[in-house]
Amino acid sequence: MTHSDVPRKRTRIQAQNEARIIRAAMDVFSANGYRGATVDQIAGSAGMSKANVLYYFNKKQDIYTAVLEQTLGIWLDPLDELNPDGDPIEELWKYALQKLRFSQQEPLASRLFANEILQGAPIIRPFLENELKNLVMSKCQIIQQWIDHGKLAPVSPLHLLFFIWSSTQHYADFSPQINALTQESEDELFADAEKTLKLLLTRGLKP
Amino acid sequence: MTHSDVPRKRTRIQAQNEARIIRAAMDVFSANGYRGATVDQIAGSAGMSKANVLYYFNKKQDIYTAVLEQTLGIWLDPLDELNPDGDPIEELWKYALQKLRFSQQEPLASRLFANEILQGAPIIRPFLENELKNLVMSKCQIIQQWIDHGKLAPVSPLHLLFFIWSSTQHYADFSPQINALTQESEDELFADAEKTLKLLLTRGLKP
DNA sequence: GCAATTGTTGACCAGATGGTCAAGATACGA
DNA sequence: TCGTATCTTGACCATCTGGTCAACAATTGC
Repeated sequence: MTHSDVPRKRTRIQAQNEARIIRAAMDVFSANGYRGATVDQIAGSAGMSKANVLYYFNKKQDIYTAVLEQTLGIWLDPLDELNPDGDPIEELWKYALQKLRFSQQEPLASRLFANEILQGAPIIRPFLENELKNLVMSKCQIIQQWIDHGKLAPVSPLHLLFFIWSSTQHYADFSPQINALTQESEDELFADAEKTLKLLLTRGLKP
Repeated sequence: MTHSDVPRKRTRIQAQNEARIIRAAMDVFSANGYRGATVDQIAGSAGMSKANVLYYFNKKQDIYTAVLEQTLGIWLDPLDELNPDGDPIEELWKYALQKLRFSQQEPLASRLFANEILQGAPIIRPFLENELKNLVMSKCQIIQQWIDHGKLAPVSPLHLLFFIWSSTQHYADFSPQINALTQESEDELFADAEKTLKLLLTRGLKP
């Protein structure tokens, strides 16, 4: 340590390996939950030794936190786009459709969240109580105004969001059950889901 | 072993302790998932020694299976009551309401299932593929007939069931998230959920 | 009352798992 | 090229956890 003890800059190898570990950890955590995942599995899936994984992330929980944080943004972004000046039903359907697409394209992220919340949200509780809550409250005001202006059926805005979240995430989180009950291909499945959800939402929300 | 080696009958103590263990195991498994639960926790929660728990259930997995099996029936019963001769929307709403009530009154059972399915449904897959699938298929036919007779909006029956399941179970499975986003009392919460869900379903399904 | 069966548990074992460490391999700046 | 900082890993350790067992307690049928 000749010139400084400022935080040393991130090596290319560092960035590369941390990304590899996080990608592998997403697979393992989303499939097995926090307790069910082992550092050895993550290392194997990332193609390196357990000791090396723990060289980049000191503790197992640090890996878990990193994986969660990396996907938190994806949660907020689509909701943030809800446009108060657009057509209410169109805006809400656009949001629901985005969530449904997300369930199809990123099922691992959805299952990671589901696992975390089922275990009581020990890590992301602050996120839920702050960032998410603030965003949700502001968006609920928009929805409430739509209702007050007679542009939307008089639903509870918060529970409307719950309905959108649950019915879309269901396709990622409960896929084993869904696959046991249908022979549709994945594309057909999501096409039918989209059609039915659109019908329920657009008709149900009409003022 | 003097007279027989037929299966000896269940003692009163046996039945009593097995029930106590299953009740405790429901708490522990639903809160921590299969891997996250320990036999010691279950024993502690049941007020007996780990060795004694394993005297009644030879393996940890046997406890888990017993807990699951005991609650499988609850899954089928309400759906089975769907009456083809009743008013379609009324029948479907009655079913949804029953599921919502179940989420409020038996959240542990709901979370137990969610955990099991998130882990790939290793134990209850046969149940999903047989009992549940048969019942669902027969009920989907009823719904399809309602649609064919113009008594219901043209939704996909299977996906309609998915929506009912997801939006009601959500209140049990994601309660940490829900509690982070609202200050409502539990009763208010479920009253609002009921109102919003009823509005969306009854309006959305009108032909 | 008294065997025989059933119930109960502390002590113990084996394997899994998170985490450490020292020692060697590799990359990188001067 | 050389020296330093970074990277990598096998070996190891402590703890946790599912499961066993022998010994003792309680119950029950006769």
